[in-house]
Amino acid sequence: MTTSMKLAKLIFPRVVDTIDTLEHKYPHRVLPEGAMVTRFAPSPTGFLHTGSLFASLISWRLAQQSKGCFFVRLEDTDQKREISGSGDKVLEEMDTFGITPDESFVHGGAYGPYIQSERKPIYDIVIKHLIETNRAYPCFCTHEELDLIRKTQEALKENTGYYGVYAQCRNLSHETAIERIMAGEKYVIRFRSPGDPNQRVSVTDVIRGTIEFPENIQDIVIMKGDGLPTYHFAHLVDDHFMRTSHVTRGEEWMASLPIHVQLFDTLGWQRPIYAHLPVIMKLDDGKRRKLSKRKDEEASVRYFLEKGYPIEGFLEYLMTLANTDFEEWRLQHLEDDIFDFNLDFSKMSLDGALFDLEKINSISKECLGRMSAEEISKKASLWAKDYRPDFYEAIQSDSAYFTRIMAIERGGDKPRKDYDKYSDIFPIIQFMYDPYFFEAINQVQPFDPRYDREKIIDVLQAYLEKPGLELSEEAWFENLKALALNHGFAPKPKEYKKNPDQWLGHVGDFAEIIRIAVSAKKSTPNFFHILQILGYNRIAQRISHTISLL
RNA sequence: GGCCCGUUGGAGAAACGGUUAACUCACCGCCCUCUCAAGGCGGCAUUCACGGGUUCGAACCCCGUACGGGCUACCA
Repeated sequence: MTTSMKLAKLIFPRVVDTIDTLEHKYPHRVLPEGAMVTRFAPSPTGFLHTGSLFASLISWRLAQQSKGCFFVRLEDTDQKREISGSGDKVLEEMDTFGITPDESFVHGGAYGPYIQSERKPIYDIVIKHLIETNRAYPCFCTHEELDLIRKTQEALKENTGYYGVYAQCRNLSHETAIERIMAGEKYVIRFRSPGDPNQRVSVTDVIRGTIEFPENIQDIVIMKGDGLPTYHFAHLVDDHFMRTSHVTRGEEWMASLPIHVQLFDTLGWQRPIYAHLPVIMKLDDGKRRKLSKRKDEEASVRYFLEKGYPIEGFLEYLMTLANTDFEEWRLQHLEDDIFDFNLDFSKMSLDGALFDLEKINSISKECLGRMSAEEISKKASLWAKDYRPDFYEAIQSDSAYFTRIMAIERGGDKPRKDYDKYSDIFPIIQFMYDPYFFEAINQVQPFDPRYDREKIIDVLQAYLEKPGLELSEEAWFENLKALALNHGFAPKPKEYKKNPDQWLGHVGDFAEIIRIAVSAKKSTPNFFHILQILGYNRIAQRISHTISLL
């Protein structure tokens, strides 16, 4: 037995399996030609980040489009930062957006476990092999020693890190290492980098093309003091044995590419195809910066859920960021499912897109405008159930009534577009519910001061005598104009503008008096429909109540 | 500091060596209009961060500079 084998055995006394066992246990996936195996690998540090939703949407779609496989793996190797339960929460939130993995730590799958902390036996096998073959070694440097190394490097203006002459433990003999471990010294395992500082590696990224880097010369830590792997090493092992074909991740990982390809190459494993996605940015004080979970509420997907953005609209916005030609396609295919569009790496933008709330609003508005009355009623109700109990209660009191309200000028080529999000609905239509109307009208009657009490009553009573609810919308309006004329209001605003002195106002002013009396608001959706839905009795009731307040 | 990546109007962007530099959002103007929400029409980059070069011809190719971003942990 060689000394390196003795060392490996000392560190991993119970590991008997070999890399070959793993290769057999996790065979290549049998999938159709061109199928992509993608993944989303969140760390359980909180709620789903908007950027993560973006990345997972892309990965999920890519796998689906190609009849491949999309899985979610929990990267929980940093116990210090872990927030318990957040892994499940992330999966739940993805699920509300319809992004469902084929395999995950809750869905299961043949390439598990899908939680890194449970994969330690797998990492151990690979690390043991690396030590046996002298490509990894224990390092006994303490944090203080490492700190000192960094400081001297900084003082000397050299690159920081564990490499070359600074890699003190690299040349420790196996015997010494064995002795120090037996003596109970703490250690980590480092990868012995074969890199040459004068050589360059090229790596292909499907979005950015070929990138050249100096070779990695750092002896990076692959196993931490707590026995868990670092990200770099877990990426190597997991994406190899989980048979990931395309690694889609944020562009912040690009700089570690030299490390990752070195790892894959020295193990003789095929490199995955890399796709580094642009990071979503935000404009702050004139400067662009990454959306920050701590500072920006919109960095959390929850924010949009709470605000009541339609799921479909939010995904559609993300799709416009994902592929630059999506928007044009959408214009041609308004009725189609947004996922009939084929995502393509070549159409992904290279620099981080600014997150544009205005645009999300606009897309969401179009999206809500396109829904049928039944659909928007149902979805608004589901939203309200979670976030606006008073609204929910109002809807539930008579859901057919709510649907009638939502149906106003809906459908057809040019539907009304009153709402960006579900939370906009209630403020606009709550006057349709009696308790809200009476409360509002009791507080203030915003009538135009040009008209005195008598005039207002006069107008309201005149309308009550001839409401025209049974007429067509056109005829109803003709009736309104006639009433207006009888009371000294010009039937057309233009006529009033020509001779303002001849009139008390115009038909719009006349209608406003009725509108306020019936809704406590100066603006409503299509007034004719509103009146029809309220019905004569409630209109009369509201008007007489309003008069009693004057 | 070093190493990478990026830079077309306020925002997302098209263009693939030859176009009046698409389109969407925002903004502005006009029109339509009983309020509102819409809708219609038009405007908004004499120029593609800047400087040089290659070419008959450059937003597109090359070099340099500036600016922005990322990484530079026993975090991911």
